[in-house]
Amino acid sequence: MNAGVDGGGATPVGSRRAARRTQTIEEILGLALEIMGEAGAGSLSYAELARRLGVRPPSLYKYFSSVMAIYDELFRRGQRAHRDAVAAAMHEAKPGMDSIRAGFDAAARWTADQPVLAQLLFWRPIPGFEPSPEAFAPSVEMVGLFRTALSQAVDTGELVPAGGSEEALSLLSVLAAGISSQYMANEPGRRWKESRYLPLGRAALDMFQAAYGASTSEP
Amino acid sequence: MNAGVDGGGATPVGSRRAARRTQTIEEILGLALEIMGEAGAGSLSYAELARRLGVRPPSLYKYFSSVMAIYDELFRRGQRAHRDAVAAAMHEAKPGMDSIRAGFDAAARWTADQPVLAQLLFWRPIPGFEPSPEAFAPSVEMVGLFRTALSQAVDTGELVPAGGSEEALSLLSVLAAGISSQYMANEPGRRWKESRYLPLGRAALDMFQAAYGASTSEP
DNA sequence: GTCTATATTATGATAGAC
DNA sequence: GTCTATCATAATATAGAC
Repeated sequence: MNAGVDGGGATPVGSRRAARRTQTIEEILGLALEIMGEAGAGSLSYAELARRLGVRPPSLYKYFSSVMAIYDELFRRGQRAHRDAVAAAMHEAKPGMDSIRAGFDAAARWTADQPVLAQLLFWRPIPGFEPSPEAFAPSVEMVGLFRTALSQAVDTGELVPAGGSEEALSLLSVLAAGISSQYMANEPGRRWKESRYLPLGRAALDMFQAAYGASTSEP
Repeated sequence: MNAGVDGGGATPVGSRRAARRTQTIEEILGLALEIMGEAGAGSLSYAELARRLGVRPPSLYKYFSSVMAIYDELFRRGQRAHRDAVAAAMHEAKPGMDSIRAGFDAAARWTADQPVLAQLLFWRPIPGFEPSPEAFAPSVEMVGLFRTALSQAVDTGELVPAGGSEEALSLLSVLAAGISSQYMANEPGRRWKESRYLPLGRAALDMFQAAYGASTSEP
């Protein structure tokens, strides 16, 4: 599951050297994000990475077999973190529209908090990089969460039956992508709490509910 | 207005040498798009450009003062072309919602037809590149077109007064960005006529009208 | 695991001959 | 306007000593 050269999952019990290795890997990934944040997602290099880690470039090959392997690991972790953030928010809220709103908010907030990872996940800024198929699994799971929540919102009477359709689900994705995309393009660096896209995300869901909501009077 | 080294606007009357120069510039920009399409928007280089043009890299400096100047010119032209496509579609249609739908459609279609330029305009895939401020003017103009059309839709009674608000305008932008963004990320290369985002764009505007439309019964 | 040394390849940019 | 020659810099990656 892990990318590149690093040897497998959890630290073997009692192995200090493996712990140290894990620590170095974490440090490398952190520095990678730092570099990408400063000079653009596509500007990661072993040379700069080694410079900041205080080693020579060849040493990095002991941890990752190529620059692409680092991108892949960041992508994999990013997808998981994004899904976890959304899932946690949805789980805390009441099933149905509350859960959808919470998840929608959390997705946008995560994007704002992790602009570099968001760029890597949702745009495709690196020419040669194609994430491994398994790395997409969390994204699929997350769509499933929203599908379930929409279905629940229909069951509770918050939405008309059409709200449980795949089209409604797709429109929800479009709204989420639109909010994130506009934020990243127009207000990168702006704090999410002060961004105009925070209230606009709410307004977007109001629009969604105006279209699919069962509150007033639909046939 | 023109980027880089190329000397000013239209071809002076009767100057063959200027015409040839213009032709070369066009060829360079075309090849630049070709390269960016094949290897990613951020992978443009004088070396590859010269290779394809059949000259040596230093010769290119007679036409553009740097690689960034090429990006800037492409950005400038892209913004204009995008605005023109949208404006033409809106102008042909009946003022109000028809015009908005036509413009919305045209924007998405243009994005699908010009994926490389769209990436350059709407995402920021090139680390060091910051487009010149004047290059944004067409984008501002285009938002103005939609603002006017929304206002007309309110006047004709197609939309409730809130449909003329800046919030409604922003939501329209969010929808447009969402459609384009999802298309580019999930179905790059797919023909627009066969893309699932073509009908989804229509559905998005249906949702917009369900929220702001005055057809049924709003206070 | 880290280093030096090296191979290979690429880049942007400039000087100056023609 | 195009070229050769050149400078300066950077990149990924491997071999092999320690």
